[in-house]
Amino acid sequence: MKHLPHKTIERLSQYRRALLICAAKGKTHIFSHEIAKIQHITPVQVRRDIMLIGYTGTLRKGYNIQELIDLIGDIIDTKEGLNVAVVGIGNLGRAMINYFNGKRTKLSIVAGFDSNPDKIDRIYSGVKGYHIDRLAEIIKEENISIAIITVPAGAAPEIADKLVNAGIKGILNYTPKPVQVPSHIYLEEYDMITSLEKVAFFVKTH
Amino acid sequence: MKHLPHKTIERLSQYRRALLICAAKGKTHIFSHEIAKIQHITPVQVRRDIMLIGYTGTLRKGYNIQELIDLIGDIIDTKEGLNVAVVGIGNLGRAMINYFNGKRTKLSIVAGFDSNPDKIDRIYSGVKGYHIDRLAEIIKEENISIAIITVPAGAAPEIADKLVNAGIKGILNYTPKPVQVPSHIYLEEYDMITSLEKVAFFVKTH
DNA sequence: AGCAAGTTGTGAAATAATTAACAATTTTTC
DNA sequence: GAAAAATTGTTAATTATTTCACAACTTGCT
Ligand SMILES: NC(=O)c1ccc[n+]([C@@H]2O[C@H](COP(=O)([O-])OP(=O)(O)OC[C@H]3O[C@@H](n4cnc5c(N)ncnc54)[C@H](O)[C@@H]3O)[C@@H](O)[C@H]2O)c1
Ligand SMILES: NC(=O)c1ccc[n+]([C@@H]2O[C@H](COP(=O)([O-])OP(=O)(O)OC[C@H]3O[C@@H](n4cnc5c(N)ncnc54)[C@H](O)[C@@H]3O)[C@@H](O)[C@H]2O)c1
Repeated sequence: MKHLPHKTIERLSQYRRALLICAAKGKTHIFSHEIAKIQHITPVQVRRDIMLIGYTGTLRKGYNIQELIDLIGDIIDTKEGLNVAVVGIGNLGRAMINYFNGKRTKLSIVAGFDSNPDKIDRIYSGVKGYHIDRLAEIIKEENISIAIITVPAGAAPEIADKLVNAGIKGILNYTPKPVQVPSHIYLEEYDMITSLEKVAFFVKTH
Repeated sequence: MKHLPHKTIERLSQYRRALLICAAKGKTHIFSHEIAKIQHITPVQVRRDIMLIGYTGTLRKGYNIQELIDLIGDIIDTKEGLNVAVVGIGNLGRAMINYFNGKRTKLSIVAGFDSNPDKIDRIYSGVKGYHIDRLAEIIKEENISIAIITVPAGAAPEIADKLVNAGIKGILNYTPKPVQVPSHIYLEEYDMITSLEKVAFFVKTH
């Protein structure tokens, strides 16, 4: 398979989530326009994404839901799964650990880190809290490749550095403060305020 | 001003956040490549965005930080500000209310809603919790135009319907369940798992 | 003053993402 | 069993976004 557009990767993840729900309801096939409706996009886009991953449906029957789920899994999951850490066991960090818990995917949150002694050596929804000083140690020990940063914004750059030194491969930064990492590390940043301001802008102009 | 690209709107919000920090440090001017470094983008892109909003910097001095902050405000803020509600006062909802509190922007969270009686008539970081049955009433009363959905995924579609009926203008859905709304309502959906899976994909393939 | 270095602003080119259009085929209907 | 309706797969066209390339100008330096 060639190169998949970033946007396609995002949508595949979303398709899979929707497909899992359909599968759970006992549905076996789905049409491109049904997926499109759920995701607020056009049927052509769905078909194109599916074409890009080399799957083909059946004319007038649609796509086999389970096959598509499995194929998307082959593309975006790793076989053995990846381990994830949450750095900053505050409101957001705990909310995320809790949210993840029970979702069976190939991604598992296996550790939390915090600098506050009160937060460590406790279990949060099945995930143990460690002191931030043990970051490198635990990352190696638990084979963690992705970290989610949920410390206060001011601490984010320092935490990013520590993660880089500890050999992390990907970072998801939920802090409003952008961090700098070497280019071989995949970095994704998200801040709610940007999303809210965007909604506000379109509310204003529409 | 013509039509601003969606991506530009997002970046303007981010620029402003970075600029506010710079201003707080006493900096008065900034170069395109400095902004670019912070945001992990190219200087040309910064200059182009700024060009699109009709601002011009000074050759070899860069952009006046305060002027740029104000201009971005003119574009993405409304004069009187907009009121926001959080629906679902759980872990994520409370984390968000708490996060917002104290950030002085033109967006204020003015109400929370929940179906659990234990959650209502309490104050969360300055925001009052109301019973979900009072949604329409309070939305009108408090002139709320944007809602953030943080209820359990299963309840999201029903909540979206209620919001639409109550006359909301924009919705930010943090639930993994996509909701359907009429096209005149601006809808933005975000799910952390998609972001994480995207990071995982790029970690895997790089 | 004259030159070098730095920086903005922008038209044009390139790249990325979406949409249109339609042939090919299957199923349903009568 | 012929016609109509539905649906996929894909090329081509379109639209959106980013990057290139460079002219224009400012500042600092000698
Ligand atoms: N709460 C939200 O909804 C929300 C939304 C978007 C972004 N954010 C951002 O996420 C971050 C966390 O938000 P929160 O509401 O969970 O804050 P919080 O204060 O509840 O949690 C922060 C946690 O990080 C820990 N911490 C502080 N310094 C640390 C360090 N150097 N190393 C390790 N741990 C450290 C603290 O002990 C605390 O447990 C903030 O940057 C916030 O801006 C929050
Ligand atoms: N926690 C996270 O980090 C995170 C991240 C991404 C998405 N999400 C999603 O956000 C949502 C909330 O997550 P959470 O961790 O806060 O869950 P939560 O269970 O802590 O909170 C949900 C809240 O919604 C209330 N509620 C339930 N039904 C309601 C209804 N019909 N009307 C009004 N209120 C109702 C509950 O009483 C509860 O207070 C979930 O859909 C979750 O998938 C959470």
